[in-house]
Amino acid sequence: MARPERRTVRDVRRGNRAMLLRELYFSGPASRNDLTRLTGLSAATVSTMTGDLLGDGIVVEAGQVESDGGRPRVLLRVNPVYGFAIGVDVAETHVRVGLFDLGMTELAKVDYALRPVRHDPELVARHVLAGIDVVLSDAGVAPEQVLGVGVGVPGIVEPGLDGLIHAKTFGWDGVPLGALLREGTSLPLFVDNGAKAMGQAELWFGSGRGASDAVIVLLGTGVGATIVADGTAFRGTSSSAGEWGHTTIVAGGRPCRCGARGCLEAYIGAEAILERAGAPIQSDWQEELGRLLAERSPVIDETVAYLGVGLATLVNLLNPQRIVIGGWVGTMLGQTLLLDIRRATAENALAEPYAATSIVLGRLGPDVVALGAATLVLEEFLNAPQVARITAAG
Amino acid sequence: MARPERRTVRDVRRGNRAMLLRELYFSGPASRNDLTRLTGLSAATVSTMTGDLLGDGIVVEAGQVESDGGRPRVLLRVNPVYGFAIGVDVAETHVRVGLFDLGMTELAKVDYALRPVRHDPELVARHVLAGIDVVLSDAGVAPEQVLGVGVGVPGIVEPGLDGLIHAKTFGWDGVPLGALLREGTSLPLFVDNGAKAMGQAELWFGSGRGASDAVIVLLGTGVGATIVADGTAFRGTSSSAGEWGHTTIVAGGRPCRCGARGCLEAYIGAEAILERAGAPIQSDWQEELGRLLAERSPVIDETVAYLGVGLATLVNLLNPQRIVIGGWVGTMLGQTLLLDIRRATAENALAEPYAATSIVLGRLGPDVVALGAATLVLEEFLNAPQVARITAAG
DNA sequence: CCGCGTTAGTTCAGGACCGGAAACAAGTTC
DNA sequence: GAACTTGTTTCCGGTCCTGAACTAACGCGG
Repeated sequence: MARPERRTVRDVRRGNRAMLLRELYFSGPASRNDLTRLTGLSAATVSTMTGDLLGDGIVVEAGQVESDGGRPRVLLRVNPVYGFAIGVDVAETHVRVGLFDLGMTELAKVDYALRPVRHDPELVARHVLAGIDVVLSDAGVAPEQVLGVGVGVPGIVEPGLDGLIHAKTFGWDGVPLGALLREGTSLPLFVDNGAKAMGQAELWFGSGRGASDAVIVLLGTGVGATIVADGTAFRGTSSSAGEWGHTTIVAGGRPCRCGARGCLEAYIGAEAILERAGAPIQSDWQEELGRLLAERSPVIDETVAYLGVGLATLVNLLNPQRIVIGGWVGTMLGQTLLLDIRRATAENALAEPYAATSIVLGRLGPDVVALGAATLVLEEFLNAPQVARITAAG
Repeated sequence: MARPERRTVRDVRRGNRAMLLRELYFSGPASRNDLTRLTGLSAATVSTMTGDLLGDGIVVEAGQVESDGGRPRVLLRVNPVYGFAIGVDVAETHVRVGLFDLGMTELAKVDYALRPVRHDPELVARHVLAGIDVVLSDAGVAPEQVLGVGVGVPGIVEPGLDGLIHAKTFGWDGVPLGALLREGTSLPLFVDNGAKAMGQAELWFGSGRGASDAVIVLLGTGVGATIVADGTAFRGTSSSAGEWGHTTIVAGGRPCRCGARGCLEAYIGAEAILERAGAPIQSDWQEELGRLLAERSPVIDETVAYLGVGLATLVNLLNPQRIVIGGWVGTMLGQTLLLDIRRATAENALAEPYAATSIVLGRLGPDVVALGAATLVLEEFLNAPQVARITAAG
């Protein structure tokens, strides 16, 4: 209602510059001429703007295109080594830190194992800070060249400077990871939920590319979703939107670790699947699920049916253009059973919205939280390159 | 991802003008000085802009405020009779047409009864067109003064010029109501789902005011929801987002008229409630529900429990700041049982998002579809006053 | 009743921006 | 090598917002 908050003529420049940069980033190398078409800006504007960007080193030339009777086009692209982004994946069993260039190529990474027992926030913070130093020196990148650090963590991240984290299953309740990290580094920080970071990766570089209304669902030990509205991750009022796993699909059904009953996660979470199949608790989950799939256990069919119910809820409620299925359970199920999943969804969804939705598999595999976290930095950079640069310095 | 699409310096003006107008509309009469604070614009800009708006007749003076030692403030407000909006409610049993000024005061209205049996699209269109003529002549308003006509209809409205409507229960499948109406009038048309129109009214003038992330749920014969993200109704990729009623809450449960099983509507839709209570089919539903409530039938408790499950899904998935309960069933239940509804929701929702959500009753009563439809026109007007004007002329 | 202080609102010059047109650049083709 | 074609840059005009100077309208104290 009180949404549009623009102000001065200067914002126009920033907006157009961001648009041009985005276009250049995603539509690969392009000539100035292409850019006028892609952005809708005049040739004059594109010229001055690319001039600036070239001067700043954000954009570089990338060869020429043979002409067919006229002056050849000079191709431009975003300079992948103009700056770098660090992505951090804080998970149950490890802390992983990766260094990426702007093309999201991983230049270096380092892992620290975590005891699943208790997760000392200060230990995690130390790992992250050490990891940052390690990847930077490994790749020979100076801290001043880093545009920011994205951190994907379990649980709900409160918006705000401290990056307060609530994650019951992780043993964290109100841990100010952001503040802890800020004590050890002056790099700009972007803390977000790991599943959302992953969704971000899938949205920008995976099967979600180009969709403006999409849902990226994550099926693993936990069950979550990233809701994309209008091309951006939807966060809700306290940044916890997308808690799809605790949607009730059987009122009064199986108890869930969240305390309620009949949650989706209590049926299609990895643990729930294996439990329903009567698998031994201490087994290797991934292997066990593979066995169930291979023998086409009835439990799998049930799981697909429940998944269809859950997906139908998303289809009806959000009417997305695309649903991307990710996470290790999702990948395993989807690889053999995508058609069945679609059918199960169709059975439970309304015809019109179902027809508008395509259900596809994620492309990036389950191990992309760090990439997704780094993508948060990239997003900021593309939205306001110079601003990010300044913050990075300060 | 490819979201920001601004272009020229002229957009700045339009955006600021819209912002100023919104502020003026919702923050009541205000002086130019107040507006500089409210909008963040400079006094100079506010001065020239209000000058324009006064010249166009969009804004008028509204008295002065006593000074306390300086020049007195001149109050300004949006001119409620600068233009008018027509709102139309096409429902099962009637077509209602209302004429509103910009203050959303109803100046005239007219009703046409519809046989619930079959709904001839051409008949509906004739009623709407006749209704427009009637309310205009009743109130003595010329067609040139009308900024647009909002139409709330049952079912899903496809985006596009024709306003294609799909509404199984209404007997419409691909009816181009927009096109039919355009044959009889050149006024700008805004066709949307009736529940969404109602949600719009509640969002702008009812309990939803000021919320940027909210869900307005509609409990009546059908069950639906308007999802508000970032202050605007979220539509999804084919405008059918918000189909909350066909969310599955009991996998394999009661059959629903949509064809699936265990939908929310199959438990808390008016018909379902009465059926579960064993009420005679031909009874007066409203009266019957009143009786059940008065005697505190166990069916009511069940209904509240199911409603809690459905609301919890919204809380978890969308993390709204506010949930507004509307519709005639919602109003009746909520008036006596709001606390129970809240409790039932808390039992099924995650703690963090639940804590961030306030669940409140709608303020506007069930009969505001026409107002909501007119609000669509108002929204357009506030976003781009002059453009709306031009379209109105053409 | 007349300055003076105070607050509200207006006018104007200045700087930033975009688009259109013309100019310039760098090829191909005949 | 002249004519043509296409890509890119330069320049000018118009729009926009802001800061500062300026005008307007009022209360108050003498």
